[in-house]
Amino acid sequence: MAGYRLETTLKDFVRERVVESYRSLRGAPPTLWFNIRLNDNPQFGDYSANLAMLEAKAQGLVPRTLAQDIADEFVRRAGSEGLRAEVAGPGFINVFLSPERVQDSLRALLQAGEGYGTWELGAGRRLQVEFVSSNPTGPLTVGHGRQAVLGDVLASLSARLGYAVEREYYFNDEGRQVDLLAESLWIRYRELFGETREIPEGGYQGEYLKDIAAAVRASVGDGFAEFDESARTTFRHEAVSRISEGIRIDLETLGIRFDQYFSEGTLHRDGKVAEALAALRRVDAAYDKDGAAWLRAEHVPGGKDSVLVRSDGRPTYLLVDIAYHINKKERGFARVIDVQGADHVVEQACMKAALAALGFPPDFLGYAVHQFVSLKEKGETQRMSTRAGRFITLRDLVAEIGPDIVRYFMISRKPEAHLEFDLDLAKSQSLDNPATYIQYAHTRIASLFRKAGALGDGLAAADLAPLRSPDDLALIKKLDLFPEIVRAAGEGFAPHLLSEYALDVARFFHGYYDRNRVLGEADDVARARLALLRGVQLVLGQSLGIFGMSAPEEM
RNA sequence: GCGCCCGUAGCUCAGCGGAUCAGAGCGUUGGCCUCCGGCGCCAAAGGCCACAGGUUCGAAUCCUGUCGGGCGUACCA
Repeated sequence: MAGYRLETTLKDFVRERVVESYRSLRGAPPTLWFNIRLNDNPQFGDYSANLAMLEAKAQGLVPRTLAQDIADEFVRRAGSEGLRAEVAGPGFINVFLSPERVQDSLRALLQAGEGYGTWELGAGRRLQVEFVSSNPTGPLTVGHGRQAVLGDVLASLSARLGYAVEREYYFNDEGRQVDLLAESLWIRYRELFGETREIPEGGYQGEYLKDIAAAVRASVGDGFAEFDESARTTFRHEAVSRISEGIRIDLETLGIRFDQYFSEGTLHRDGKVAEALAALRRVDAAYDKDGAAWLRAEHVPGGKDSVLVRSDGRPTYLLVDIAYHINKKERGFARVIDVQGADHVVEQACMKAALAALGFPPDFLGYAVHQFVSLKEKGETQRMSTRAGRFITLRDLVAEIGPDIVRYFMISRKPEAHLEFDLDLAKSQSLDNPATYIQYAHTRIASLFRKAGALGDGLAAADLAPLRSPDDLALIKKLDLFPEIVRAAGEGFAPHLLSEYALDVARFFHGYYDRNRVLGEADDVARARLALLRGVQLVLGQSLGIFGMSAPEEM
């Protein structure tokens, strides 16, 4: 699949021409990055550039004069192609494109097909997205759901940028937490025999262990009267494997599949943890104090010297995690994205400090950090707490409103903002629901094509000349934004940019479709409009695909 | 106390490498069905962009401070 080339988007076409004009005028390229904006208001042309105002300030020139000079040069060079430029306001260069040039963008889109909005920035290098990574101690909550969808969508976006992407789930299947889990499960098991015991400090209180206990009894029988070594081993295995399987199913129902489940235990068994510490000591990033080994991270913003090995000799989570990241590098990943909750920011700074000390490239590891989720129902907001047993499982939520809607809501807010999940809106099947609204636009177009029959074939070669109304051209210019939105969403870990965009395209489509008749018009007009709507369908379909939502032909 | 994130329309939120953006969805009010799926469209009302200073010809956007909310600040993971 050929990558869609940057130069063919209209905005970049305009940028290039403006830069050329500036260079020819000033004898040097612009010194600053400037904005090209797509205008809603046709009075200001199709696109506006703020180049003159920025450069004038930097170089002590008069903005409007510089803008006029650039605009004149622009017209001199490109006027024969039907391009115009005007100066307005404090020094904007407003560019007007010919309908033919705008139509070119649609033609390129149709020819690129599903390759529209793909890039080759990653050049096929391997990129890993690690997410969820919840330890198998309980069911996934709605909070995990946000991370799951965010990670999955970032993986899809990274693939669009040209990386060879792998999704990985990191989990701990041994150690103290798992022992506590095993013991908690065993206590629930003993309750089935009428015994009453206290769940230990730091143990797991959740109801879900009662259900598992019953299943375990059916499978291992009635032995294990004491929590001895044999019981520990058995219950540890039962707890981890049953809960892991539950998690896997939960993710599956959301349409998420991992390429790799990575066990923390292997790092210990293979001596990788000790190696990591040795490596840190070699570069003087670790030191000893109070009988423990510490990481130097005070110099990093938000960082803090932290314990790597406790005074009793056990490594901390941080050291193991550092070993894990060394392992990622050794496995050949060029880049790694870790999706994490906002409660991990200090650890993230420490990790960055450690990897920097070990000589990793600064862009090797990127953190996609997200805030938490609260649920709103019937106007009331509830905060969830796993500890207090007050949470809604991801499974229940998906069962109630379906994976598509859950996915849309989870990525429609910027990750670093708190997400208030509006259950009533999510449950609504009608136009109120933005997810449904976008899918419906796709469906309407699919329906139109069913009706159009052969008229809708071979549209990549259609004559687009009839598309010259402001309505036609505005829609094409919106579709033209898709590649850059994909790029910004992927590079900035910001899927919400794409969901906003898709909603905007869907909204514009519905209005356009109301104002413009397609079938029944003269064949050349109908063909041209079908071509345009094919473009809309493609962009919406690709967007929904990136979100992991279905793009239905019928609803 | 310190660190990070967030304060924009009644509600949920975009915009934040400055100007030609005060925006969307929901909610409210009022219109549009001999018409390709009305699960649609159009319009109105509604905001001192938390507050106070500063930088700038120009600030929702950058800087400083204050006030609110969240999360951290473990030899937990």
